[in-house]
Amino acid sequence: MGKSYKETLNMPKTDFPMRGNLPKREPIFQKKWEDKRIFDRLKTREGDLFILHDGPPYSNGHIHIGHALNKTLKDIVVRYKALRGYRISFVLGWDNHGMPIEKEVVEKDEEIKSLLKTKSIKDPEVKLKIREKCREFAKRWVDVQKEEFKRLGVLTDWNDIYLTMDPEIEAYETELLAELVERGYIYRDYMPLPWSRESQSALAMAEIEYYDKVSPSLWFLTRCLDENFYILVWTTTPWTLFGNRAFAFSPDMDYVFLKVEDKVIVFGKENFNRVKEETSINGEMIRVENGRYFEGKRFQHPLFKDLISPGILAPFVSSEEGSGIVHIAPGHGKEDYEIGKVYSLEVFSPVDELGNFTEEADRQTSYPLNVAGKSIEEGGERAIERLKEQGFFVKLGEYTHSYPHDWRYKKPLIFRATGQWFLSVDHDSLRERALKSIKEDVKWHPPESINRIYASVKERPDWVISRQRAWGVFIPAIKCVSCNNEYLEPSVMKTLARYIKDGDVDAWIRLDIRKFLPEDYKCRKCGGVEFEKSYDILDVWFDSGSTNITVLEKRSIGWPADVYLEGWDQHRGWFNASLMIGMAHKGKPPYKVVITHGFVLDHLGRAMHKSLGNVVSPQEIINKYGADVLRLWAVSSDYTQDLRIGDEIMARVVDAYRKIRNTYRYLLSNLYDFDKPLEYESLLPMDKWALDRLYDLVKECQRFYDNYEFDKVFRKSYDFVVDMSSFYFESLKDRLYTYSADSLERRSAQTVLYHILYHLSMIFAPIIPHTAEEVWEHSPFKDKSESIFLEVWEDVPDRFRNEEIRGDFSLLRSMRDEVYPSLEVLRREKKVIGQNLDARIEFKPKDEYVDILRRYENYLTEIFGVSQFVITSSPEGDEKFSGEFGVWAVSHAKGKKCPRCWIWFETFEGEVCDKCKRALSAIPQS
RNA sequence: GGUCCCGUAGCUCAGGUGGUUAGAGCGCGCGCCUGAUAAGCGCGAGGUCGGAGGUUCGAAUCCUCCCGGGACCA
Repeated sequence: MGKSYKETLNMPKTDFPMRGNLPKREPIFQKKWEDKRIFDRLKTREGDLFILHDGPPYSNGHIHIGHALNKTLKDIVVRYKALRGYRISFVLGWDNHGMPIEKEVVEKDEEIKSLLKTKSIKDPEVKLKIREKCREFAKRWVDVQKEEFKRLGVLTDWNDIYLTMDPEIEAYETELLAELVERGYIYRDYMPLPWSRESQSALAMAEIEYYDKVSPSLWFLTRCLDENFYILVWTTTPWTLFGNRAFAFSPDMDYVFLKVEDKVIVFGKENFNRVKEETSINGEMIRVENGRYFEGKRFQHPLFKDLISPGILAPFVSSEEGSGIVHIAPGHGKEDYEIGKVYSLEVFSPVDELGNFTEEADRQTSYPLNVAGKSIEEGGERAIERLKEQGFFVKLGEYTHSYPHDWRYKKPLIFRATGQWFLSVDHDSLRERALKSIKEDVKWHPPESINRIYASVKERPDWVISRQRAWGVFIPAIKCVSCNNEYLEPSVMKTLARYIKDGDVDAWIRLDIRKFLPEDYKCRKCGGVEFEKSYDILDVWFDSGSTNITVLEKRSIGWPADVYLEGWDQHRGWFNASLMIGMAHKGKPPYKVVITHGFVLDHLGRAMHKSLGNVVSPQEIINKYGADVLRLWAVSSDYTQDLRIGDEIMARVVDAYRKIRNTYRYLLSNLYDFDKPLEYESLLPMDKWALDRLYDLVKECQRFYDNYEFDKVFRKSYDFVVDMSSFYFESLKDRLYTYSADSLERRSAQTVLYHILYHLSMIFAPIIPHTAEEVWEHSPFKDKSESIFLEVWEDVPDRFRNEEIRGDFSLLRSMRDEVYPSLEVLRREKKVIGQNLDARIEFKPKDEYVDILRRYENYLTEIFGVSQFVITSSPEGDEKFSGEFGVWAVSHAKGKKCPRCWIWFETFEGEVCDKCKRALSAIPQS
């Protein structure tokens, strides 16, 4: 019976599918953006320029979830700025040089492996081959990652990218280095660095991992030459005794003189108990002196009686371990080196690349131990023997401690001094200026992150920019054959840059050195005329740290960037390196805003490790749910903290996506016959209320976007969607479906849906761009662009604000919330109603609420979602209730039910209610 | 080992300067609807606020220690 009326209703209609089928369909939109060159148009349009400078990922594998998070956040920023009308620069980059790729190639490439059977890895010819292979390797992964980023939905010009191995960039980088040389930032020094015997190379911080190691624990004595006492010293590296140049005392500690049999032995007073326990040394305390007492005293070298090691003071000497007296070998330790500089100690490091002693180890003394050519282990044993011979040996034990290891070979490192190139962080007040700029010229998001960058700049040592490897940008130093002086000659560097720019990236290896030298060139030091090339390469942090120059400046994009956005580990990495180079070259930071995000952890909050089996790959998620769902995940929590991901978390995100998608579907399906919004003044009160909510939402979300608080955009918008769905959209159904198509009631509602659709599309477009584009294609907006991303988000009109209605509805909805549970009694216990439209409410408001109910009397059934709502002084019904707003009774609605709109009326003439009669008569007969 | 950050219902999060029975959305359970339908609506149950001390009349909110997790550094 009632079925026949369904045909007369304005039922929702749309082609926008309920299920997104994102894994399959997203690539269609990605192709559309590419085909229609959307980004090119954003890049070249009129508008203020917004530069997001992309931090380059390393091109040696598939992207992981952290990359996905990073690029998603960047894409959200870019798309939002695009919607706000900016001209966009967003050039994707890749970091290509460096150890991991070189190592992979050297170990796996057959051609290189066979080459290495006959030739040294230092042979220029081998270097050439390695570089060629590395370049191919890097290129391959750039292409892979590019596709993976595309699939994420990143909007950019895929033909306009930067690679740190681009010849042009390598050339500019070489020029930049030359400039820094000219300005005095670069110097060469001999310093101990963590050295891997296995890879025969110094290692960068990033190549070091710490593991527990069992080291010898050696206690020994040596003799003071100025007074009659011995000092007790502790070391875990006996082999470094060959490089001993001093003994350090703490200026803040007291030292005891202990009479032990025929000797007086000195060590830290606070160390007393532990020393006694570990070495069994005990005796009568005869004297105490502060550490300063020993500064300048002369001590016998522990191994060689013809050498003298002075007493010095060092702040790092502590009572926590050892004897309170530290053996100092400036060639074998960082702290030793630094304090050695203060006391002008020799940086002595008689160990070769393989970890064997050189002849210098023996040559320094008339009493050599003949360790030249022997390993450091063997040397260590000889040293202990010598201590015993001299009566200096006290005790040898074992000591387990966290110790640096080669991250690839997992073998302990040694400290060995080598010649390296440095960038002086304090030259020309660089550090000072950088610190000032961190505070004054850059905005950090979240604000606390300023502490990280500040500390990392404040504490960073001079930058070791050289690496003894093949795959990288050369530091084209020249070495005078006659005086052995190695130095950087800017004209040589600039000449090399020209060759590279012309495409010969290996010119430094391939060409004879005379090609780079001016005619009649003479050594700056000795006037020699014969030179050799040096093949050190630059630290990869110099590559990526200089992209603000080699890309932003040299490609005339603009400088500085508006935004850098990376994980918070980059405070010590890219943010730091970029800042140093930017400050040195341009005198200003290369960024205005720096945004940092946390790391992605598993559902239990643990870091992802292959060994734990808890690695979640972005490809997996995209194939299962789609990129939009992954992107929604990225904004579903606060990215400034670490983010978790897991099955349940994704299930919640999928739920949210469906709700959002269905909301779009509801909006679209009720706008199939609508494209002319009504004037605000003619709208119904509830519709004005909805616009006020929308106004608030849009303003808030734009503010959140401007502050890069995407999780708040998501949360607020999602709350809005949920609220609209359960209250507003629900109560709108009657007006939309049953009133005549062109009635004010229906058009008023559609006007609001139209505005909501527009702004909700804009709000979610940066986050779920594929869905937003799909919605846009189905939307009824006039003169719309062919892509939502070519639109400029129109402001929400101020007239949508309506505080009076907002206040009224807040009250009315509280009443509704109070009354609703009583309908449940009718439904569940009494079973007299099914849907709320079967119900009748008789309500006696408290005095202060009479007025508002009267004012909205005509809309109360709609607001309360029932057929009958009566304001009365004596409520009658099946069940009576009372609450904050008054007393009321609920019962089944009276009269008869209109078979068309299902609303109960106490009376109406004919088959359907009056409203439906009007609606039916408005339908043209066919 | 050092420094910094995090720890509120199953999940994601709110809870200015300490003050009534700790909130939201989702999920879950139950019910309704079948004219948004692999949708929509309603109701309900879930928390020793990581743990232990302490300050206070009173602490999820302040202090100390511990546990778990994360980052950076050595």
